[in-house]
Amino acid sequence: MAEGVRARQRDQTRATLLREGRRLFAAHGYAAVGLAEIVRAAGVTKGALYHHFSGKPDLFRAVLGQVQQEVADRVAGAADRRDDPWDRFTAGCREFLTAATDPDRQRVMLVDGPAVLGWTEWRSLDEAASGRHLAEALAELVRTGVISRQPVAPLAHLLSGAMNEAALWLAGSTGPADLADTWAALSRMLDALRAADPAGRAG
Amino acid sequence: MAEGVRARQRDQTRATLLREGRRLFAAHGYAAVGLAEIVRAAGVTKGALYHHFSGKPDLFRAVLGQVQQEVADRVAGAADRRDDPWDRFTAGCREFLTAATDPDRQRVMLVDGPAVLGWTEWRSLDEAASGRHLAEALAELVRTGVISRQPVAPLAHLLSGAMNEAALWLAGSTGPADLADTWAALSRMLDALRAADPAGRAG
DNA sequence: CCATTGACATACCAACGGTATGCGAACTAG
DNA sequence: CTAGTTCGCATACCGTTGGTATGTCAATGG
Repeated sequence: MAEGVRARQRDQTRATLLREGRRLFAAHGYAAVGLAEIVRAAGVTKGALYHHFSGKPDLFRAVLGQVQQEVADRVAGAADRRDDPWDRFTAGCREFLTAATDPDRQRVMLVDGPAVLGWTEWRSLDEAASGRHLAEALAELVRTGVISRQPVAPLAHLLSGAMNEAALWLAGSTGPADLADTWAALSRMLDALRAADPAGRAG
Repeated sequence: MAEGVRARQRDQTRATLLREGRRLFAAHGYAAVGLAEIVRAAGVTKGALYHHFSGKPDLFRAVLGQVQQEVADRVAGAADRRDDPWDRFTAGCREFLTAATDPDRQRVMLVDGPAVLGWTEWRSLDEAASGRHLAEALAELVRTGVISRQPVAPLAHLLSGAMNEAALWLAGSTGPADLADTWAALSRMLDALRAADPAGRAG
């Protein structure tokens, strides 16, 4: 990519728009940020913005995709550093908890995301990013008999929601032990998944 | 309340505004509904709306409070129908799951709520309504030694988030067994709370 | 019966997201 | 090298929106 003067300038303008849009959305929320403010921060005009994106929601969609990708990469990275399926699962959960607590991602990913794009599209995007790793990890745990045979979709949603809300709370909490306590509670929940498997440990 | 002609008219106007606002917010989402549409549906003008509420967010806040109160009442009602602390807890969770799945409450309470008012205020309002019952139920379970001694706040957030996300998913899901599967998975999670208590069963 | 207040209606405004058009520099065909 | 085309924006403009300032008239209370 970026062959020629024009293409390079184009990529840079788009990147600047994304960067400033993300910064402002994360800091003040989607509704409180006007397009005028974004293009002013980026040093361009609304013409440039509407040349790269179809509108304000589309810019937000691009920002959200970027944020989700970062989180997904960190989760996948943490998981791939382990071999045992159970370790991969728990390490991914733990990494998600810390990655989603980042205030630069929090608001865009967990608060404005569902409201701006609608819950359905937000869920679909989340599923395509980090949510996919969670479902796959659970599926493998079921397949290898580590946890009992059961539908993974409800489980994935329950765990995803739990971690999302926990991350939201942790970001604004003041207690220094809150992260440790939350992880302890979540860890007990996860452990219960395999502990409560009296029967079939065979694939 | 409602003594005198003027006071009665006032209450009725406010109630109509709340009813139509809630209907439209629930159906199309906060951002997609204009004040003009609301006051037209209510048969009044913007002057009336701004006489009763300080603005669009304030009207939404009133609608959210109403929705949260309904859910909290159903949760408390289901819990009060039992005696055993554990039964009260699980019955409340189950009732919340179905009450929050109602499409008339869903969007206002779980999607637009945090985005419009900010997560902090939303959490505070939720805590004052149904969230309080959850925290109290958990506290009692800890106090009576049914579940192990641990900080209840992280646990409450994890469970609250799990149920919120599950309700969101259930509202748009098509599978007839999804509700049963979700409750089964959540039920296992809850059971694990008391099962994973090897030591202190004394207060 | 009159002054006051409360519950609105009316008229208006700035700001917003979005669109239509203009324009010059970068590419491309000959 | 050059003419023509396209691309990447800038400029100017528009309808709608949330919000405000002011007017109005009936209910209230003394």
